[in-house]
Amino acid sequence: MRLYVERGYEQTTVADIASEAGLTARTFFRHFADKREVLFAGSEFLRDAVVKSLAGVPATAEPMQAVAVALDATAELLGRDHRHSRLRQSVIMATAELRERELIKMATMAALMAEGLRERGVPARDAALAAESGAVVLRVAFEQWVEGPADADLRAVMRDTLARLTAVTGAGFS
Amino acid sequence: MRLYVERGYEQTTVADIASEAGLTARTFFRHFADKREVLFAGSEFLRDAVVKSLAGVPATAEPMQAVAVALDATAELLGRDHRHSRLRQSVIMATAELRERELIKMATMAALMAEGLRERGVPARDAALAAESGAVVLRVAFEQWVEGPADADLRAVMRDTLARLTAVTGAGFS
DNA sequence: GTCGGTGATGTCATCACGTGACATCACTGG
DNA sequence: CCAGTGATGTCACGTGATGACATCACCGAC
Repeated sequence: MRLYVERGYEQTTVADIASEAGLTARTFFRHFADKREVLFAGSEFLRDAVVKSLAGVPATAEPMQAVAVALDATAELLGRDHRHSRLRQSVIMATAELRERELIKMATMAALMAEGLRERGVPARDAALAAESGAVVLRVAFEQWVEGPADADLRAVMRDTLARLTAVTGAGFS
Repeated sequence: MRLYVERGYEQTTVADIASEAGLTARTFFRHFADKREVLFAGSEFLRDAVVKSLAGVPATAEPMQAVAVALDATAELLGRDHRHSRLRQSVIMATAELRERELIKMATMAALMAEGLRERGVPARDAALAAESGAVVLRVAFEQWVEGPADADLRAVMRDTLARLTAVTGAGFS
């Protein structure tokens, strides 16, 4: 992370990182699948939290309500370290390669949410739409939170954003 | 495309592609930024169409209405060659690397739509939400269309999907 | 018709990413 | 104390990607 911030992601070689840690490049690749992954390790926790929180919602709830609960859970985890989040976000946004990885992680989370919803009896397309919408809210809210003051509450931002999504997608379709 | 289908994306080297075309790898990289890009060349047309169609919508329309128009325009272009779309989609979905690229192309389109909306006076967050929701509809609808019969109309699928999105995101938030 | 520029291509060298195979060494349970 | 296990190193290699320079065909100006 320090190296990525100092010289930029592309200017940092794996050999740099490894030797900074007193290791060899080969060892780096034993711990991280590729050069990008080092910034995304730990996202399994997030995915687990989403899946688990989704499983805890009563099956009678509307799909989007279930997604809202899952979003609350992710906000809980994601909203802990504002400083770190901001730094990480700035590195990721500066590099297309990293944005790609970020997007596919999001998509993976969305796919998991959709699967969770389908298991609860939600039709496939509705499940996909609800889950992807959840991912949209997560992205937009997180971005706003990261740019804002350090003491803001990510969960509150999420809830606001979700409300706005409902308003925006509803407007003109009554 | 043929090589990607025959042996898979990762098993196809740039040298393979180039020599198949009677050229060298160096020349390949003069035409395509990287090995993936060969599958995504031409997406500028799509982006242009979105931007242009968005510009044509009266400024009084609701943001999501404007997005709907843009979706119609993309469906027009995207829905022309079902066979090709299906083949391309199967290659992309089979490889994480290609899915990543696909996602960032989508995200770029969404960012353009959001910018277009902001220029029309839509607040930044609403613009982002509407545009990203549009991208969600596009993805979900396209997937469904690609898997379905060859004579289905992508525009119709899009409109259905958009309606479902409104229903799903609205349910439980009245 | 030739000259000179321009664009597309080839050749060569070079890096960085990523992986397989094998060796080494520290630690740990029996 | 020994055998096994896991983390690391070393080496070799294929592939993706880029810079520098050469070549060649084509085309307009004179």
